[in-house]
Amino acid sequence: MSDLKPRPRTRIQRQNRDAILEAALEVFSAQGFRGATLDQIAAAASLSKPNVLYYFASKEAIHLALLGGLMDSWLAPLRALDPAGEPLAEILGYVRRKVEMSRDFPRESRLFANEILQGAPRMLDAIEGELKTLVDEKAAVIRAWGAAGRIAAVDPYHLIFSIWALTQHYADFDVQVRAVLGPGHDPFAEAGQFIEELFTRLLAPDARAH
Amino acid sequence: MSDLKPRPRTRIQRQNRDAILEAALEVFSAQGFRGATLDQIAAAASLSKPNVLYYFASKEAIHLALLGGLMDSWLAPLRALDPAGEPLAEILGYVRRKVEMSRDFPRESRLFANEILQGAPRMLDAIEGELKTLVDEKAAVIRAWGAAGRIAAVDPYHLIFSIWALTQHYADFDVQVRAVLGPGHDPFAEAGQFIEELFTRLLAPDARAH
DNA sequence: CCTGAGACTGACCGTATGGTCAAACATCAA
DNA sequence: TTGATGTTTGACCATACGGTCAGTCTCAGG
Repeated sequence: MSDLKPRPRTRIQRQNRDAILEAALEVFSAQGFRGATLDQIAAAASLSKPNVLYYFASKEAIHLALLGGLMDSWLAPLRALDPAGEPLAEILGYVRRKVEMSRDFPRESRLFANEILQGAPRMLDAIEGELKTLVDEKAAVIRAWGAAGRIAAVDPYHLIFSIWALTQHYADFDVQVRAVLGPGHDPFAEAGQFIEELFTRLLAPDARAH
Repeated sequence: MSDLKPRPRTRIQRQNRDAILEAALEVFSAQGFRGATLDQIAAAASLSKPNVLYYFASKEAIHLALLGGLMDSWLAPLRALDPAGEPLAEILGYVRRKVEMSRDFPRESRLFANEILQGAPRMLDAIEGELKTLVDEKAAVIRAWGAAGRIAAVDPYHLIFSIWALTQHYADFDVQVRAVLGPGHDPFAEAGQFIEELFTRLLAPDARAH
């Protein structure tokens, strides 16, 4: 039952697979799937093109390997939202984790964005399955918090969407943000503060829903 | 001095140019620049490939024609924000216009998103010029409103970014939003309500900045 | 009905790109 | 040293794609 997914065995295999995935992340996230070429990936990984294809069956296989690893780490911050915790602190904690992910893994965010933009041809299953399930679960928790008056009663789905939108925007539209702000700014630090304040005011339990 | 930009003269030229741009918008927004092919565009426009190239010098020229027309219509909603108006109403009006744009022109939004994701290679000038200028101008207006206590004093740049992020998210990540919500929803209608409420609570002048 | 500018097309070209393969090379246990 | 296994590569292939061109067709104005 072990070794179902045959892991790379030798040291060289592990090294080269990692180098290829790292290079592919760089290239795919910047150029999109069709925009990226095997030559670019090979060059970025300091390998020859045939050698890249020795480790991965095809360009598509590399892309799938990246996307496969992505969904889990993407869901982790939401998964960590604790139904037993203090509502506002839990949601703000989620926000902070998402801001940190955008800051620390912008390439992954852009890879994801590229995929969804093209209609998620290789991720729809994961989105309709894993992701929807988790969101449904956490949305129920947030709704209960609202019903209990512990936070303002807002639509939990759109609350989650808005957290995604705001945090990922700073990774995906990085060039635009920096171009508009000009030099001398730390977009992610400012964004973190702004977004936390935004949700604090939105969710303050004394705010009455109409 | 007239006719600097030679407009299409004949009826056929106007028709076919429009058909090509419409088809190209469809294809570019769904596939990105490199993902799109002239054959796809030609097929979508019901023209032969050489005929498409009879109207536009190259694939790039079609793309540029689309992007060129885009920036103006993209800035219009912000441009309409009136410094002499009632602050909260002005900002909520801007929000509503952006939501409507996402709802009515999702392909344009995705075309824009694709471009920025790839580092805005063909739009950086417009972003650092036109767009930054306009944002600087309106940010000053909003900052003045905050300083005067007519709305909460929040960072105007990140306020604008957050409006962009929230509204465009529903166009750009449409498939994800619909997949998570499931059937029986009108994402844009719900988003409009949610986002307006969010900014209303954020900007309520009685909310004290710390 | 002519005619010429405008509109259109099939056939073609050069290059880029994903992928293959046979052979060479490296590594290491026996 | 040797053989076996794992690794690497240059040369090559088929296709897709952006773009060209010579020539044909269309149609509005005279």
